[in-house]
Order: sequence, then C-alpha cells, then structure tokens
Amino acid sequence: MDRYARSVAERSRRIPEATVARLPVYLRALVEESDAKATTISSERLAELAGVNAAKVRKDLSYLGSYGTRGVGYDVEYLMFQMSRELGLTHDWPVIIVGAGNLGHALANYGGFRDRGFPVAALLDADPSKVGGRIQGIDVRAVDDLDDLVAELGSVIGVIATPAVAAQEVADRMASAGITSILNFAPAVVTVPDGVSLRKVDLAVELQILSFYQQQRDGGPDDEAGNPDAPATPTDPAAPAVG
Amino acid sequence: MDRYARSVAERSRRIPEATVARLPVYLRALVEESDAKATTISSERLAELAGVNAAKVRKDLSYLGSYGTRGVGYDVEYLMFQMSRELGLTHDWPVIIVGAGNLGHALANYGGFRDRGFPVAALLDADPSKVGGRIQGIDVRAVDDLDDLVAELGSVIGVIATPAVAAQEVADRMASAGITSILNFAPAVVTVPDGVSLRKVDLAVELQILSFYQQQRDGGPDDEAGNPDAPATPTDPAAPAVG
DNA sequence: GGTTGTGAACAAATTCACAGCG
DNA sequence: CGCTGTGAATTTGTTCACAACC
Repeated sequence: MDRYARSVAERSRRIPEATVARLPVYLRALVEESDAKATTISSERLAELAGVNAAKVRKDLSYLGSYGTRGVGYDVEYLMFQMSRELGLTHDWPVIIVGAGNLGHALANYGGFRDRGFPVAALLDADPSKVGGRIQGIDVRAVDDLDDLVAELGSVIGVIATPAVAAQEVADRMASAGITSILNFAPAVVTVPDGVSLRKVDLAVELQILSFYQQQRDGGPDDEAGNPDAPATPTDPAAPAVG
Repeated sequence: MDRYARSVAERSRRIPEATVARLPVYLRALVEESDAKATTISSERLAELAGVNAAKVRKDLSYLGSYGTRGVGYDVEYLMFQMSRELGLTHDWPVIIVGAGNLGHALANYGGFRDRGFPVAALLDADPSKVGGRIQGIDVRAVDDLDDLVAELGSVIGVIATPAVAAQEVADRMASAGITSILNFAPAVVTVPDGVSLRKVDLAVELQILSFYQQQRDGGPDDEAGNPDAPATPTDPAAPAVG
C-alpha cells in the first residue's frame, strides 16, 4: 500500500471513545520511557506503565495505524510523535478558566496544565472584588470580558470552576463566545450545543463511588441484623474502580 | 432463608460499574427536586436533571430494586433514602489527604467534600516546613503519622494529591495503614493490592481528551505527504458534532 | 525466537419496545 | 391511560488466540 492511500485510510478510521481516553496515558508513559533513554517499547511494557493489559494496548495503537515492528516493538519517539499529533498536542491550547474561587485558584496555579500544553491564558470571575487581582501572573478579569478574551487569545477550551448554580450560564456564555471544548468542575449537569465537547470532573462524585464499593466490602447496605457473609471484593482487575 | 430473602436478593444483585458511577448524579438530582418540594418524580424528569435518557434511568434504578409506582413515578424521599443507603452515604466518611501543595490545599478548602459527607479529617505532607501549619482548621501533619491517624480517625478513604513521583509510595503507605479506598489526583499510574479500590482523576488527561475531539473538528491531524507541521490557529468553523 | 496486528469470541453497556400494573 | 420494569436487540468495549512478519 502506498503512502497516500495509507494516510487516507488512517484519517477515516474512527477511534473508539474508550481508546481516546487512554491515549494520553500511553503518551505519558512514552515520555517517561523516552526520558529513560529507551528507543523501542513493547506492548507488554507499555501496558505495564499504563496500567492496562497488552492486548488492549495493541488494539488501541492499531487504531492509530500500524506503527509497530513485529518481533521488535514500537519506536518510542515515532509513536510519541504520532500520538501527540493524533491528540492535537503539537501546539499549545490556551485555556480560559471561569471561577477564581478555591478550585479555579488552584487550577491556575497548577503547573501540570502548562507543562502539558494547556497554559492558563485567563482567569475570570463574576465577583467584582476578585477582578483586578493577580494569580500566578494571570490577571483576574470579569466574566463579561469572555467574548473579548476568546477572540484576543484564540482560546477554544474553557474550564468551569464556579459554584454549581452558575455553571450552566457560564457554559452558555462560553459556547456563544466561541469556546468549543469545556471541562466542567462544577457539581452540576450542564448541557452544551451540538459541536461543543464537554467533559466533567466531579470530585464529590468520585468519593461517593468509592463509598459504594467501600460499603460493599464492609457488608453491603445494612437494614437488617448483622450479616455473617462478608462478600469478597468485587474485584475485576480490569474494572476502572478497582485496582 | 425466607426471612432474609429480600435483603439477600438485593445484596446479590450485582450493580454494573457504569450504573454505580451514575447513582451519585441521580442522588444530587433528587436532592434538588426534594428541595423544590416535589414528592414524586418520573424517570423522564430524573433523566433530564441527570443529563441521561429515561430508559437508562429506569434500568439503573431497577438494579436497586422496584422502588417506583407504575403510572406515577418514584417517591422522591424514599428513592433518596434507598440510594443513599446503597451508596453508603448514611454516615460520614472522614478522608485523609496526602499532599498539601496547591491541589491538596484547594481540596482541603473545598466545601463540597464536607457538604457531601466527606469531611477532610487530616492533611499530610512530606515537607517538614509545611508540617505544623493549619489549613481551614486542619493541622498539617507528617506523612509518617499516617498509620496513627488512620487508626485514630477511623478513616478508610485516602486522597493522593502529591506530585507524580510520590504517588505510588503514598498509595503503598495508605494501603498498609488500612486505607481501602483511594482517590488519586497525581498524574501517575498507581497500583494497589486486592481489596483496595482506586479511582483516578487526571486533570491534564481530561484536557488532552478534549484536545483530541477539538482537533478532529478542526480537520484532523495534518500530515499530507511530508508536511509534519501543525495547524497554527485553530479557528475553523465547520463542526461535525462530537458531543 | 519475539512481537505486532487483527479477526473472532466474549462481555458490558445502552437502547428499544412493550407487557404489566397502578 | 401513564409510567415502570425488563427481556431482547443492538452497540460498544475487551480479551483471546494466532497468522503474519521481522
């Protein structure tokens, strides 16, 4: 198969959502392995570093193309490059955070965003008393500046770090300002127009999920007298909730 | 056997992982609806509030038991109670956070944990210069105090908010101290012994996933024959809906 | 020999559609 | 009639197992 045909075939491949969610983890593992001066890596080793099994790694990578060499493994640098390209990480994405409370503050300070190509370009708040302050070299601006800032900074990714009640309105304003990817930290369900991607991180929900499994282990919901059979761990090695 | 039939049947019902992850969202919706003085709620309405479809709500709730009334809907208070019980939220779970940096700090301050039954009972750090400080009324303690604190506080849930390099060691120490549920915020893969639940929240990974879909919308990875350059400014309008 | 890439088998999750019951 | 509860159908994701290839 010639080069042109191959690239067309790759483009039309639809990558499953579950795979997309794992690519960043593989990428991180590859960076580590590259720092450790490895030049090639097997699916087995990559699986170990990423905390999944080797079959899954191979299947996932196969959606990107046939970048491995049988009998050898994958070239670390080449795979890193292909993966970065696929994830759109060949350039920075300036993000705009709305909500300069506890969490917004912490996120703005969090170096992990900048380090991975997501510099915090602006921090907005609705509270006039917060506007004008400076956090980690970033001016706190008014939410009403959103349209201007999106245009000025060319941001397409927004982060919602407001209280729950404000989340939907902020999402609406982001969408109408031209933001097309939103990460929501507010403990509220928000809806976005077609063409806008949304992901959510709900800190309390994560603890509540842990609480469920914790309690299963402790003997299940107790509405009767003591239960003698202590159910074993519901441990499926592949289940996301359990190690 | 009859005397326990109902509770055994319920207990042995294996609730799918995907369902468990949605229960807290339903619960939050129910609390809202209860605050709004509603006494019953349909699967349709609950679905709307939770951002899913009605069939999924009914299927999910059916794993808890037959708590609805045909032609009417679900009793809000009763369903709230059953769900809280199932999730193990009938009592508080004191959590121990390790890592008093940016994120640990923010989490300790974050009221959302306490409000939902997860009071931050201790904040630990390896850095002696941080130990002895006070955050939101919580003393910062040394990581070496972990065993003592777990015993003293009766905590079974731990939160890792350290840099990536420290994450695995902290997880190990938590597990050996008796912590059986861990929420990991460090951008690193950690493994835990059987019988310990683990969930992870990786902030940068979330943005990277958004970046993938963003870029798909912008026209996919650009690699036409010998041009490895990235698209400069991602301001392409055409948007095949992703979500 | 060693390791990838992938159809085929299997498992989990979602959605459909309607019987069953208030 | 209205809405739940659930089998059946469908879709999505995971794992197996082995041919293909270096």
